[in-house]
Amino acid sequence: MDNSYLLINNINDCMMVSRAELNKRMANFRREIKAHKLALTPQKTEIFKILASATDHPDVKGIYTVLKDKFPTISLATIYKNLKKFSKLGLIIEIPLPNGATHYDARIDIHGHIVNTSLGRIYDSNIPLKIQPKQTIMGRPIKSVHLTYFI
Amino acid sequence: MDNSYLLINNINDCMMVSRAELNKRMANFRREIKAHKLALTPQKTEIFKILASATDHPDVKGIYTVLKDKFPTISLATIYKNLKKFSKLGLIIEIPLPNGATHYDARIDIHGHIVNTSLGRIYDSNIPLKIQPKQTIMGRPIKSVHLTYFI
DNA sequence: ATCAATGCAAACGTTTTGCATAGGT
DNA sequence: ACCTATGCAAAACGTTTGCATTGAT
Repeated sequence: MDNSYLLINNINDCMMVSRAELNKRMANFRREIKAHKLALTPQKTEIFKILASATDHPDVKGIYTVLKDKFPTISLATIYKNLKKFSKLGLIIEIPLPNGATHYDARIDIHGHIVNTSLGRIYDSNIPLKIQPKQTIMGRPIKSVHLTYFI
Repeated sequence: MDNSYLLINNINDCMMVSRAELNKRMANFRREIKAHKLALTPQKTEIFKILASATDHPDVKGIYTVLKDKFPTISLATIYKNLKKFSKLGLIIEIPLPNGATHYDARIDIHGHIVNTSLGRIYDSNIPLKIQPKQTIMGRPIKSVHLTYFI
């Protein structure tokens, strides 16, 4: 019985995050942080903003490099700790790769990733996905769906 | 335009690998190893056989624990080196996880994985997937497709 | 005989942790 | 004032590498 289809279309190479989308992400971020009574520090905000405005799915080193300008003393530990929190709050998605560091994505609607292993680049794939008929598996809600194409 | 569907069906909890399927995997394994002029050592064979007969997607430590009986001096390095080779030959799939070690799967047809993060368990999902209309992305062939549900 | 594989130890890169200080609410 | 966050250093963890020896072909 073959009633499932996965159509690959609309690969997004160099998309940009629109001003409207960025604002939406930042507002959502602030709301969630406050809802969980966490401190809205400049570091937290800037770490999230980098991800929220990025389409290249940076890893911790990439974020660190950008942040050193604004926060010369920022540490990797701070970035790791915050990303873990964001992930638990569902604000970002972790993309673990077979070779090397985990990458991160602030786009949280269900979408695919295209991993070019030789270049070490990750692209978004605008595949509209429907999860049907279940929203739960084995009685548990689906936290996130990761679809990755290795090319 | 919403022309893509992902139907979630047939979750496989405690499937077993049939004798026939295991034989097929082992034959394919030996053929590929010989085709690439690699040495068919007992360690190589047993490492692959563990994966080929498993449905629980073990990590390196899991494989190591099982192998210590048969090869008391086997090292993690040997397992890592062989798994990397198997992966490059397309004999197995690497499943990197957000927290902790990479897991491995000798089932290489396109299928989904269900990761129960709180239990640390990985199940196969028998979702029949068709990749249409493309078999390439950005001019490159698709090496592998990973579909993971985090629950 | 040749070339690859093993096993050990050391090195490496990524991520986490402990703790004192600083800072947000 | 309280409680969380930061930043530093150290530790932990997973994985890779170098190398001498062993083993498969």
